Amino acid sequence: MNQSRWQPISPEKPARPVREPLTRDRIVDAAMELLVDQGYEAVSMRKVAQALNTGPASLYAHVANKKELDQLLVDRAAQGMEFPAEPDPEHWQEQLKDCMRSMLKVMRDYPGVARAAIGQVPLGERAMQSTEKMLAILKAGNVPDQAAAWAVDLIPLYVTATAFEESVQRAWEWTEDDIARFVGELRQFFQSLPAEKFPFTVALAASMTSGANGDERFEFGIQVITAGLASFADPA
Amino acid sequence: MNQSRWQPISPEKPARPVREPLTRDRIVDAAMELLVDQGYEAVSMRKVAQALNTGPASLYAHVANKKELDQLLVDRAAQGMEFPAEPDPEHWQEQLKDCMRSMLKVMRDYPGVARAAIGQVPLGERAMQSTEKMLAILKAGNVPDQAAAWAVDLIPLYVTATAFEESVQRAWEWTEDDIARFVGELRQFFQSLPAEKFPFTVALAASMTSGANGDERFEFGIQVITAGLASFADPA
DNA sequence: ACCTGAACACCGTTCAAGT
DNA sequence: ACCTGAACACCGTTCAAGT
Repeated sequence: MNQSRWQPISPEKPARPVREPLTRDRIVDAAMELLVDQGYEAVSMRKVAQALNTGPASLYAHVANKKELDQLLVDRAAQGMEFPAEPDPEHWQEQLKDCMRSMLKVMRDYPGVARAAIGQVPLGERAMQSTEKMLAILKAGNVPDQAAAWAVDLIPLYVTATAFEESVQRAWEWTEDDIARFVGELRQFFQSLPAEKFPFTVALAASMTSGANGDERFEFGIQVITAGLASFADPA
Repeated sequence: MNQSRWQPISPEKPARPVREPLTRDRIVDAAMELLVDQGYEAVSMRKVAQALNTGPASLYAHVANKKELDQLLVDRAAQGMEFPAEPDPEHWQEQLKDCMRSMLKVMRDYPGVARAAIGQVPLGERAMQSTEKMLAILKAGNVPDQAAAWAVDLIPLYVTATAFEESVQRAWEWTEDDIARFVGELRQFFQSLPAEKFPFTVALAASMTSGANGDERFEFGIQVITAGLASFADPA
């Protein structure tokens, strides 16, 4: 002890800030909670700061800006992604579809994360693992290099756009009934168009408004993409 | 004349507001000019009002809200869309691709309009004509009703997402050199990954970063979609 | 009916000042 | 080094008041 004299344990500053210090992780935690509870619009620097009992300026010591926070949210969500087992040349198309389903599931688990992810190259560790896995599956299916490389760009684009579209509806806070009513009105609108100018739209009105919950449409989309990629595959 | 006495031509109010009255069209004109000149971020109710020499509140007599203004911008842009000639069963795949190219061209002509269009069902007159045309082409190609109906949902989703991604880069105001440098760094990043964990990513680094200008990637995407849809076609 | 100024409740980001 | 209050330059929307 370099100080022999007894002294009180600094009673002058008893109310030392007990708050645990800010960290990137705590900021992302708080942002993620806001995202899940209140949607993407609620994730502002100010609201995140408020949730952490501080001011918005304090965040900038740990996060460069809002855009970086968005990327961190996407990375965090990507942690939840699951991959199929070893690439199997016999079932590569189904495996690829499983990857896409897994991507959509993650985005649905964190509603609104698609809004942060769209137009963003996914470069986090987990996202890169997903890319690697899909490349492996595509090569197991004899898809040529260039097609496989572009496919792993096309696939997240499609899945993210799908999730984004869903999140827009969610942001409107529509109930099942609201959606059903909207779909009904949309069908009526299509059917009410002049049949001379819009014969196919009128005839296919029912088909165009079916699968509104999104699952069937998504399954159709991933089937189209998978079949399209299969057309690029070299003969085995 | 119901007033016989001569009188000055109301000299009390000589500075009668010469400004032509606000209309929806003038508002959309001004918004479109902002969009083209300065990108989507510049299209705010306040900036549009300022361009029209008035206050933001004045717009609300003609436009319900920002979301409606966004829709009007999309409708306006859609006017520029061109369609192929009569659906030809022999060339339906190429015709469908032409539709997609035309959609992307329109969105590129109005950079940023994709940001207003994403997650929006296109219901304007011109957009409906585009849908009708694509349905006609798909049916000429013997694509079943349900597949054709979902296809005309999938196609705008893909094209809009592509244009959106491009507009994000544009918003960053990158030059050709910036893009080239970014692509180079990205390739180096892929190549520098541990080959044990990311063998395919390392091997395909060059392919993954090629086609950065977007045209080749887009051509690949519309080929995948078209071929995928063709796999649904009934035998003729 | 149309337009307006002013206000309300928000944004992201910066910066000098504190500890 | 980290945190803070206050400010700056923005948003969309509403509303009472004007013409």
